[in-house]
Formats: sequence, structure tokens, C-alpha cells
Amino acid sequence: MAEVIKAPRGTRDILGEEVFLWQRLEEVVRKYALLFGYEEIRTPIFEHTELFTRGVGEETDIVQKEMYTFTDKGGRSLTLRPEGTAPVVRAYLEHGFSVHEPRVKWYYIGPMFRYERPQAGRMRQFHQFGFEALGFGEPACDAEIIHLAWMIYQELGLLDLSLEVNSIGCPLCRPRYIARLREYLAPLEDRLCENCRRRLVSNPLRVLDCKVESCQEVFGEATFPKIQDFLCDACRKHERELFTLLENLRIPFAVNHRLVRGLDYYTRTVFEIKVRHLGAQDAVGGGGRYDGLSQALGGPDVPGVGFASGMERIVLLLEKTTQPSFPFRVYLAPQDEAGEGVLLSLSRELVACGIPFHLDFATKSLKYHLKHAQRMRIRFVVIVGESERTRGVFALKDLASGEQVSLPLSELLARLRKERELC
RNA sequence: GUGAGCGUAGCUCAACUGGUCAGAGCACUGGACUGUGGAUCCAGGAGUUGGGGGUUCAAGUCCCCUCGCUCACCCCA
Repeated sequence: MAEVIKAPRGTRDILGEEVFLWQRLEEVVRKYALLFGYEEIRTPIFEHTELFTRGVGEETDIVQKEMYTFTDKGGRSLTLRPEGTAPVVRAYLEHGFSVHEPRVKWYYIGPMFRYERPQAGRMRQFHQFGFEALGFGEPACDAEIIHLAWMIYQELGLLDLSLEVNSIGCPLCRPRYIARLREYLAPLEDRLCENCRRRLVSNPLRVLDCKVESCQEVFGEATFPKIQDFLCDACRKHERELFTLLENLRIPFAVNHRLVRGLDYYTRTVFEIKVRHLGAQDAVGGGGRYDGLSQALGGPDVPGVGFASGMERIVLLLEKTTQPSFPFRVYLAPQDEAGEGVLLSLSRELVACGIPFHLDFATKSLKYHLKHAQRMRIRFVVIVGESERTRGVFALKDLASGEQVSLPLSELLARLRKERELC
């Protein structure tokens, strides 16, 4: 056992009972996608590196230190996708949707990759589902995206959700706020952490959500300028309408003046949904409006709004609240080689009836089969040995009650069909 | 990238201040019960105690390095 190869750092296998939780999550996502009219899009796992440097932003942590970038044999620089929005917008532009069908609603489910130190709720390969509405500039669409996220979380039974919303303006008004923020922070610079002093130059908005205590104190003071006072008329109107719509949808939210996002493409609406009991990585989903992304990727001016959700984090929560449900199956336990033949034939009938089964073989004792069936959480076992064969019947044992009956084929199938319905 | 804690059988963990300490339970396989599970009992397989080096008469136990895991910072989903 000296040198077994293990899964790479930050990756893991999803198997056993946990798989049922993932399937449940995916079911709910697809259900709401259908209900809200979002169609699935599947984009490549890797893209040209440039898509992310231009789309996500050169200055972001994702681009600067978290990307899995490699050169292929043709000398191209490629990157394992660290997020889903830029690829979706790329596909939208590449296929000419901006011309022939400018308003689309899409969703995706799949793995993303970021080179980070693994931690609770943070993996190097992780999974997200996300919704994107391209071509929609209306605040109602922001509301729909948030509504959609909220509904999915509700359906999954996630408790203690909190929604925080903010606007980070647009290229018209944001520079004025940033200038004012710099002005305000300049005399307080010595109270800021080292990181923030650097951000003051490179990306002042990020100073707002710094978690260092000394920086928090600076913003605890009422005098710090809030972006809401600097929004242009259009951005202000957009924000107000969104708030009204969220109230009408009865989705509770809090305005967090210091919520900014780590990706450069956001404009106006940004939001984050957090949940308690998740440890340090408590953001279960987040998103916002990205009206500038299309142009950053060389396309026309196309508005867009969307959100993405971390699936590992949701599964972590589901593990605490949800019992995994096991599918109905029948265990086929042959007692000898001839019995294997009979059960193999039976499996054809089961397939025709749509009854799932697990066939094991006669090299094992009946004791083994019964134990094994129980461990697999299978309730019904069909046994075929010599005595069944000579009588032309199947023994059906119910492990829950211990009851066992001998039935001919037609009755066996009828009984199993009935049990499947009940289950 | 930074910090802290931890690495003993597939899993969960024992082994007092270094001295029969390489163990137990669960799981697995077989048997008691020659075709009947969840209980009990017995037996068995499986670990160069993550790897390497050092201190010592003696190291799972102390020191150093390395790898890995976990949590946190950071960042984000």
C-alpha cells in the first residue's frame, strides 16, 4: 500500500450518500431554471487566458494569483475557467446572439478552478451553478435573478439566509465616488492596514470591505462617504426600483454600503447571500449586474445580470439538514449458477417494467447477500436457488418485515411495481 | 502567499513523564448457523506508526526537514 495515488490537493471525490445530495441540488436548480425560463448552456472547461484577464479584470486576485493557466502543445495560453460569467458572455458574442437574439436567459452547472489554499467550503476544483440574463438592462431583471436565487435556497431548506445588496454605480458616477473616497481616506491612511494602503492606489473600492479591525473602525464612523450619495440619476433610479421590486417580492434584504465585489465587471447592482453555520466561507451565492463586460470582451454594449452559487457550500448545509434518500431497488440473490441464469433473465423483465435492480452473483452465500442488501439500503431481495427453480417461482424477501413469499413471475413483477409506487 | 493544529490498520481512535506499544472498536472474510440479514461468540487478513534525517542503550512518543490533511488569514461561490 506504499504509493497509492491520491486526488490532487484541493480536489475530492464525490461518492456514496453525498451523491444523492448533489443530485437533489441539481434537480432543484434545473426545476427553477425551467420555471423561470432559463436554458442550459455548457461552455468549455478551459478558455483562452485572455478571456479572463479581460473579462474578470487584470487587477483581481483571481487573475493575479488564482488561475490554472497552461500552455498547450500549440503554444496557446489556456486557463481552466475560474468562474462562469465570462465564458457565457463569450459564447453569447461568438454565436452572434447580440445581433439575432439579443435577450437570452441561460444557466449553467459545472466545475470551476482556482488555485487557493483549501479550506472549509473552498476547494481548488469546486462547483457552481449560475444564472445569466444577457441583453436585459431593466432593474426588474436584477430582481428576477435575486428572486430565483432566493427561491432555490428556500426550496432546498437553507436556513438563516441573509441578502445584502448595494450599488457600485457605473463608469459615469463611480469615478466621482472613488475620487471622494480617496480624498476622505488620504488623511486616515496611517490607520489603514498595509493592504489597504496599497488598495488606496490600485482599487480603492476594495478598502470598503476590508476585514481588518483598524480599517473597520475607520468605516464605523458616520462621516465616511457612501456611494449612494454619488450615484448618477440613472443608477440611483435603477437602485430604487430594484429595492421596491424586492420589497414587493417579500424578499428581505439589507443595504450594505460597503459591499463591493472582487470581479471588475460589476456595475450597479451587486449582492451577496450569506448563511450562518458555514464557517469563514459563508457566502453561498453572489452576483450582480455587469453591463460593461460585453464591451470588455470586444463586443457591443450589452447589459447583463446574473449570479453564481457555490455548490460545495450548499451541500455542506444539506448534509446537516437533509436525509439522503435512497432509490428503490431490488436485490437479486442467486444461490447457484442456474439461479444466476434465471435472475439474469428476470433482469430483462425488470428493465422492461422500469424496476431498478442490483444483481450479485452466486459465489457468495445467502447470508452475504442479505447483509449486503441491507447495507445497500435495499428493502426487497429476490432469491433463486434450486427449490425455487423446481417450483418455477421466485422467493421475495422483505428485509423490513422479514416476511418471505414465493411468487411466480407475473405476480412478482406486479408486487414489485406496487412496492415501487409506494416508495 | 502567511499562521496554527494534526498525521498510528479501509474508518474512528488507544499506547502515563521516550522502555514487550504496534493495539481496540467498526468494517471486511470465514466459521458456530451445510439457503436467510440487523444479535452474540470465535478465527483471519491487513500498518516499514505519512516520508527522510538526527538525538538516545532505546522513538509512534524528543529535534530538524519534507509531504499531506484541517482550520484560519487572504480571497471568494
